[in-house]
Order: sequence, then C-alpha cells, then structure tokens
Amino acid sequence: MSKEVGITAFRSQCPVAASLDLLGDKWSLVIVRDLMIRKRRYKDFQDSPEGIPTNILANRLRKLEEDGIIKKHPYQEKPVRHEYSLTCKGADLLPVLQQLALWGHKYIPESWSPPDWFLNAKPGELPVEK
Amino acid sequence: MSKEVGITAFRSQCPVAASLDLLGDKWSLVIVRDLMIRKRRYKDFQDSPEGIPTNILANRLRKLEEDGIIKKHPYQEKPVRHEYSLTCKGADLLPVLQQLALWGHKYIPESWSPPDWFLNAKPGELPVEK
DNA sequence: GTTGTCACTTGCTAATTGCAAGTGACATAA
DNA sequence: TTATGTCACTTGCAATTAGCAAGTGACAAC
Repeated sequence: MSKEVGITAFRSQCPVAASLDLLGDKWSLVIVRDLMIRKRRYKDFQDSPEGIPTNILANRLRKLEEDGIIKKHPYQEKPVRHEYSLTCKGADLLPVLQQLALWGHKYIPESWSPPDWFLNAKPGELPVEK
Repeated sequence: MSKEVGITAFRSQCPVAASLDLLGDKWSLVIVRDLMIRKRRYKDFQDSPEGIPTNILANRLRKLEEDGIIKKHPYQEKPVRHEYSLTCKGADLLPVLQQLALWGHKYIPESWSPPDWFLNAKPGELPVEK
C-alpha cells in the first residue's frame, strides 16, 4: 500500500483557490497553528484540544512536508525520532492565521481571544528551519 | 430526505480552529471570494473557473447562510429567484482572503497576482446586506 | 410545441474521515 | 527477566462527504 500523497492539481490560478488546494481542510492550519505556538513533536500535535486522529495527523504532516510548508529533522537516533518545524513558506502563513483568529474571536462567541504575542508576531520571529 | 446541515460543534475554543470549523474546506471561501468580486447568483458561482459541483454549491450556500456569513434575498417572483450577498460577518473575512491571496501569489508559482483593488479594499467597502 | 435557462435535487459511486486496534523500537520498573 | 510504558506511527474498517451525471419545475423565447 502506498503512502504517496500525490501532487496537487490546482483548480485554478486564483491565488485564493490555489492556497485552499493546499490548506483548505479542517486540520492542516491547526497543525500550522501548533507549530507557531512552538509545538514540535507528533505527540504535541496529538495532545492539542481538537483531538486530531492519528492517521490524519500522519497524513497531513506528510502533505505539509511535500508542499514545503513544514520540515522534519531528527532529534534522536535509536529509534530515530523527528521534530517538525515551519519553513519560511509555512511561517508566512502567520498573517493568514492572525486574521482568521481575529475573525473567529469577533464572530464565534465562545472562542478565546488570541494572545497579544500572537497577534503582534511577525513571520520572521517564528522559529524556522533554514 | 433532509436538507438540514446541522449546527456546528466546535472542536475547541481556539478562534483559529473554530473558524476552520465553519470555513475549513475547499469550497466555502471560494464562494466568499466570488461574492467579494461581485458575483451574486447561483450561475455566477457555477461559472467560476474552479468548477464547483452543483450539489456542493447548494449545500455550501445553505451552510454559509445558516452560519450568518451570507444572506439571500429574492430578485424576482415567478419563479422566485434569489441572489446572495455577504453579511458584515462575511465581509469581515476580507482580510483573511487578502492574506491568503498574498501567500498564494508568493508561493504558488502559476497563480495570478491579486488585483490591487482587492488588496486595498476594506470590509466596509464591500456590498453588504444590512 | 419545442427548445432553452435557471436554480436547484436526486441517485450513485468514489474518495476521505475518523475510530479503534496493532506495531516496532526502545526505556524504565518490578 | 519479564512486564509495562512511551512514542510515532500504520492498518483495517465503517461512516461521512465529495463529485459526477442526470433529472426536475417554473418559466421565457422562438
């Protein structure tokens, strides 16, 4: 059985639609958010309150890496384990998430207000794998 | 058979995750984009280059209306036909789409550059149903 | 009367999601 | 030494969702 995720065929050349071809699902941007709040390991993502199913998590990490949005690198041998980090491309999603967070906080009554450090952060200040 | 879309159970109180509970799929924000570029009718949405399937379009219009992001109002009787427009809540998604468009244009090579009027627009300037 | 348009709905299949359980490599405890 | 636990997954399978194609009802135009 194959683990391939395949190349994305974009529905159009509209930058909004094309971005959604990469990120338009319920989980990908939640993982990106976790990376922005300094989570790095598989278990950290699993422990987030949204409760991502483990097979979906593995699949999304693979896709995000294929699309160059995140990067994984080993933090130990025996057994080899990886942590994940944002690439520049991934860190540049910060303004998108900031705006989404503002909108959610404004219109979804029970949602938390985004922390100031998050709203004031800039992509360049996020930890990024060079 | 029921046409109900059901109320959304939010996965968490994180404003990012909660926003994605409403908008985290491949089509909803494409419809919102179309409304921002002044499309109003069912056929207009169908004619967009992404080629949304008609049953998905009907379903998303229903959901977006239920969630208070768009509104429909009749433009003729016999037969009654509606056009759709953004609510304030929907128009306030403009910054999200602007940032998504910028990101897409920066990182998806074949994607168009977003028009200046779109990047410079403000939610209050969009046509909104009061 | 025939054809066309518009805004959908219905039926059906294919793909995706998500739950639960299993796996392999190791660390730690009894 | 066996036993239990953790971590990062994979696998199997059922349920949900997506998407294609065709159909429908109300009309307008020819």
